[in-house]
Amino acid sequence: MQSGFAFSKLADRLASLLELSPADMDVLAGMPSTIAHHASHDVIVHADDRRPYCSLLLHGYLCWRSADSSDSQIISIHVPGDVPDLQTYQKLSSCAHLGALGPVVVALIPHEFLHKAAEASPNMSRALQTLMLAETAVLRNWVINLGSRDALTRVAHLICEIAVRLRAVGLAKDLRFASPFTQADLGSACGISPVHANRIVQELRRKELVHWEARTITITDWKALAQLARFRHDYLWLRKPAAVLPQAGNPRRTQVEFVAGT
Amino acid sequence: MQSGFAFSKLADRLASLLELSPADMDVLAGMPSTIAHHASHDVIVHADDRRPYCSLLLHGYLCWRSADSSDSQIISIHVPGDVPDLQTYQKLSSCAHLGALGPVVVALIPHEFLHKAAEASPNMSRALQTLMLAETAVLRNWVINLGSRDALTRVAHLICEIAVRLRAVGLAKDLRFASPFTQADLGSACGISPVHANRIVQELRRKELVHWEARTITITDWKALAQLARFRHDYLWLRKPAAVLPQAGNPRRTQVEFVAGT
DNA sequence: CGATCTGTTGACTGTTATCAACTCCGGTGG
DNA sequence: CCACCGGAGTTGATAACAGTCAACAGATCG
Repeated sequence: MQSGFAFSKLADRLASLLELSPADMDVLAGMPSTIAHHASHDVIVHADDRRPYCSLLLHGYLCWRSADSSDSQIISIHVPGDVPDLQTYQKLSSCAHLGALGPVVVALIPHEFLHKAAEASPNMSRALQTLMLAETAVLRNWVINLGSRDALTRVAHLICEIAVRLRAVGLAKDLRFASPFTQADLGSACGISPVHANRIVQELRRKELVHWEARTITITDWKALAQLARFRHDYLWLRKPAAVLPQAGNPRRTQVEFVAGT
Repeated sequence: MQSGFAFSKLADRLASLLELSPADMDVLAGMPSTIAHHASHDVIVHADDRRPYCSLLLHGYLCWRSADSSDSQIISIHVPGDVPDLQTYQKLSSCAHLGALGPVVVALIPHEFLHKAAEASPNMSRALQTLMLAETAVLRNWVINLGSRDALTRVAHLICEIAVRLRAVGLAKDLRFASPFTQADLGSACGISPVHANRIVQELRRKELVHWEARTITITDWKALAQLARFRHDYLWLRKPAAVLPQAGNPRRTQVEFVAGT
């Protein structure tokens, strides 16, 4: 894991949202970072931690979980290129903790660097703010997902979302990606019980939309899965949605077809 | 409605999150704004609108609703002092529309003013960012609410949240506040059907926790309601939670009691 | 090689959605 | 003044959905 790797992961993610100037790239190239490895289910950031750096995810998945004793609802899932605790560079975090879903590699970026970069360049400030807003946009969609869809649609939608977010940073190009999280984790993210999550996964397999074996998910019928999930990639604010999903077909037509068939 | 009214509503809201310097107040006092009135269920901002100003809510309630044809899930509810479309000053909005819940009064603030204020003062920039992060924090809590609680708890939690957010800007001091939204709206916000929403409201009445009559909600037993909802005010990031809810009792003790009783 | 975690299955229970009908209320027009 | 209308709230019956419990199989890991 070279030191330039962290820089390029963040640059790729920012570039998926907006255009970066060569000057911005130069600033990012000077980013100091410390690489840290964590095992599955490790807690990276506790609810009341006040650390002087943010965590740029380089490999694996991270998630925020509510810290309530009774449940452990997953609030958000993050893919490489995300900075799940970016908000801590302005404000301390909420009453949740950041945990690993499977083994992860993160790069720790000092808050000081982010502050300086934002102050030095309005464009850099805007880029960081856009990154935060993009995560908020995902969060809004989770509210829609949990509030208005049934279990099958929720799970299908989550799988679509992860696939597209991975593709936005150059991963999962063949709609196949590692899924180190358990079916219980899937249930926590979708607000359903572990047993029901299992049955939903089986249903997706039976419909031949998704293969989920050996800690790997393969989307075998993207068009049908996206249609079932009512998935629209525009909420992710990606600059090149067409390039991200070449085989998705015409989204408008798909949408209309689905509504008509309901 | 005087022109200084808009300024003071925003100042109150920002002051509920962080300390404002006299210099910041001076900047805010120079805020240009246009007052606009809207009737219930009016759409203030459409999904694809690109307006050169943000909407500061002065009176009433606004909500973001998903624009999907089938459902109209409410994604977030806003109270006076909020700027629901603050993100548009950096980035365009998601595929949802901003609508009125009951009659509302908003102040339109030009993006240009916000940009200039943020560039002129790092403290002002930080204040606006904190305002956005506070709304994100509310959103995270909605995910928890929808994902891990049953209908009764969800509704109770929403009522608690609205009450505390109103109190943070000096409203609902006696835990009584206008509720121009219908029970169907309540259902959309909590992810339940209108019929079920009605039954939940009746249950809250029967338990003598809440009065909901004549478009007005009165919380008659705050302690019991907050306990039922597992409500913790800390996620709202308010500076003075103790002053906001004097009669809430010791939250830690309440929490433990509830968990033990489950 | 046993211990533990994950996935899987069946039976049963509980919550919530749906449908339909009805009341109540405020407004509107004859 | 009254008849009418539409929206909101209310109620009961029924069905769909998801949770819980319990048991077991398979994988993984020390």
